[in-house]
Amino acid sequence: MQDQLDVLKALADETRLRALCALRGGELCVCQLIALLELAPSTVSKHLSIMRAARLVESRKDGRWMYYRLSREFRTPSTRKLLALMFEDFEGTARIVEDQKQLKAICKEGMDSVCRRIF
Amino acid sequence: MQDQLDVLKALADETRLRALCALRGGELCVCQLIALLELAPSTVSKHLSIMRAARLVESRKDGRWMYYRLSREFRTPSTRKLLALMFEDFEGTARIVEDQKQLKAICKEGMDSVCRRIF
DNA sequence: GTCATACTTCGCCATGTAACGAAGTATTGG
DNA sequence: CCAATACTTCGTTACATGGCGAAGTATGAC
Repeated sequence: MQDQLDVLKALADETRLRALCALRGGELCVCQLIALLELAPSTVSKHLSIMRAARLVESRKDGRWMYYRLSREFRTPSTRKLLALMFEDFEGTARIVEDQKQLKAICKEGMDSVCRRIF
Repeated sequence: MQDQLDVLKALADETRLRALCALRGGELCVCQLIALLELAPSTVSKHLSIMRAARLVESRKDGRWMYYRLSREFRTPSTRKLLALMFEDFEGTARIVEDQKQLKAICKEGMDSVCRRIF
């Protein structure tokens, strides 16, 4: 029960939902998520660790960069369906649409430039 | 977006999940939920008001008794699917099975007796 | 090795949330 | 009417959570 509860708690936060929606398009570097969410690096890192603890996301390190993506394997089989429902629900909300636009610009900018901006 | 977030926040609490699962079997009086959850009346009332605000449950008053049940009409169409998934997930967890057993006893006991016990 | 970069962890503060008991409200019984 | 019942709301307290900046860690560039 605690596992499922951890998933629900991880989902019950706007910032984390925005991050999850952003990851739908594929893996992102932490610096890109920081730029998108416009929060302190430490804050974003904390949110990501909460989602990783709930197995909603997984990370891989590539040199200096840490990439996060949606998990391929969830802790409970229904979690995939749960996320699918949520994405369906949030698709088209003002905030997410705005984020998608922002994210496009951030990806175009290049990670070196993004990092210089935010750190 | 706030509406969906309210739903997720309402779901991200063990006590409220237990109450929701209990309501799957049909409407229940507040005193029965108090007896099941073993919390102060004011605490249970608060939880119910949070779920009602998220439109997960609805209530009807019948004399001195207030009955709560799962909503027939949710705020977003996906909420029904969301709940179905959650129920599927929690079905069979130790806590919920224990609750089902307890609830049976509480229903058998009769509401007058339950109320005398808890107030 | 040394410095810069890209995070993560730690410590703190402000706000939010779950718990309670006491007081308030609505309904029934006498 | 008045008392009892079945909640609900209010006020308080303890703990959880989200935010930040500072310090710590791991990697790459020189």
